[in-house]
Amino acid sequence: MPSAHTASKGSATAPTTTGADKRERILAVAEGLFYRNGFAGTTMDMICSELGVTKPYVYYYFHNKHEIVETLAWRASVACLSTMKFPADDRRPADIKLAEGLQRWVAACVAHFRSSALAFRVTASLRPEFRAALRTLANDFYADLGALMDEGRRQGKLSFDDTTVTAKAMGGAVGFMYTWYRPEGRLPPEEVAARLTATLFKMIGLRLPAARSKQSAQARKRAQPQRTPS
Amino acid sequence: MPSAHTASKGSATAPTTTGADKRERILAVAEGLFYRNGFAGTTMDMICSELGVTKPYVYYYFHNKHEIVETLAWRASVACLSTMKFPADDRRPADIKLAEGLQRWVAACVAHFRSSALAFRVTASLRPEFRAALRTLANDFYADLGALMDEGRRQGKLSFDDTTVTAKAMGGAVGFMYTWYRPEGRLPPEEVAARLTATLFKMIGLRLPAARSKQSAQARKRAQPQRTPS
DNA sequence: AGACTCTTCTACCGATCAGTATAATCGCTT
DNA sequence: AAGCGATTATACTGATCGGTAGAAGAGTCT
Repeated sequence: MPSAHTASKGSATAPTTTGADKRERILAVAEGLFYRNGFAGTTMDMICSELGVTKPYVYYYFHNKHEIVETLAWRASVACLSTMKFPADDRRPADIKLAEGLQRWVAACVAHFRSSALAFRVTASLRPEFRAALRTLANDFYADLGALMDEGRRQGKLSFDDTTVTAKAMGGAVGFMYTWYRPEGRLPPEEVAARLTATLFKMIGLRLPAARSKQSAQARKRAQPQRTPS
Repeated sequence: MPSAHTASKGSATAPTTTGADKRERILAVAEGLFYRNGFAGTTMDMICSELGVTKPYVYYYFHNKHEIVETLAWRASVACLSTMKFPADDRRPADIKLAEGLQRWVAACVAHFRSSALAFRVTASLRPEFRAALRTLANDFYADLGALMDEGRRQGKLSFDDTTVTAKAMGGAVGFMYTWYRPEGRLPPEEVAARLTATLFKMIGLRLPAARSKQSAQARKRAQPQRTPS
């Protein structure tokens, strides 16, 4: 048990109401359990016993079980689904941006593979308002993605048939990673990301010579504390 | 309430132990509810009230809640994951077979979109033995798929990089359909299937002139009663 | 030291829900 | 015209699990 029990203030993280590091530990344990057992399949007692504490401990840091999933799902979803956003003054051609966005997307999903699928897997267990917020996030993402795809195609840089179906197919290719990706698998994470990205490029006829060599390293974001909505 | 309560024998379906049509009605209702609310989010009372019956009715036809999901998941999984099998004496080239297999696969997943994802979504709620059986099914499928892909590539008919990653990406593209496909959506089912199939073709560099015109109609299987394992 | 606050525990409640014991009913055969 | 097997309902149980009341530690400030 590391101390660092400086209460309330003091950490480098956002000024949350209480000790942020303990919250994080709870989240980390819960993430693993939710990933392995699903939301309904994970009891608060499981979380507690894996943490070596009792329920009031957890309930001191979280209002209820839902707040835990929602925090996890929100973080991962934001990380994965904001990768297709570019500054308004970014004047690079669509295919270049798209290539970068896809790389970031895949990298984020690899990094958050345990929670990135939470949004799909436990939909039924989430509060309707929260579901709606996730939907908005996803809709925006697909809107951005589709726009870049269309623009790139208009400029003759890309080739694919149906924008929506192709975009959803890519979403599936990436989103399903949680079913097969294992950090300790035969390929290192960056390599999985690179190969999956290459597959995505192929789906839209994107040809980019130097795309594989340089894996954007700063895409590994350090999960800045995101507030869950409502 | 339609009569046709000819007991035990008499229906055109397989000789199950009891009235097969009532079983089917239960399954149909349960499928919709599981799809909308998930397994844990669906109570037996929900199923009963939507059927307009009481619990002993349902428990007369099914031993327990798990038997219902497992029946649904098994049917859909078998339908979707046996599409890459070909008779041993089928001597056609790999790319032709693969094209046919992919078409069948997508068609099956469209037809069973409500239950096809059950295998992924509710994993934690399934009996371990049943999970193992599903895993075997999936492993076999990916083995067949990968073999055809490799062979096609060896013959210069296909082009892709990593077999496994590409195969999994295709699996995701198809398996994620349940998150976005709606039967009453803008495109008719066959059209969705055709466009998704085209995307899959693209992922492996499969070029097949007449691929889009003829949608294998017999792929709509009438869900012959499959026994669940163990 | 003693009061005050933040943190954690022991021990419990209340609700939900899968599943069942038991009996009523219904259609058919004799 | 009663009896029999198959089916369906009423009314309950037992267990699980999210969540809580209330108090006991433990650090801190004066």
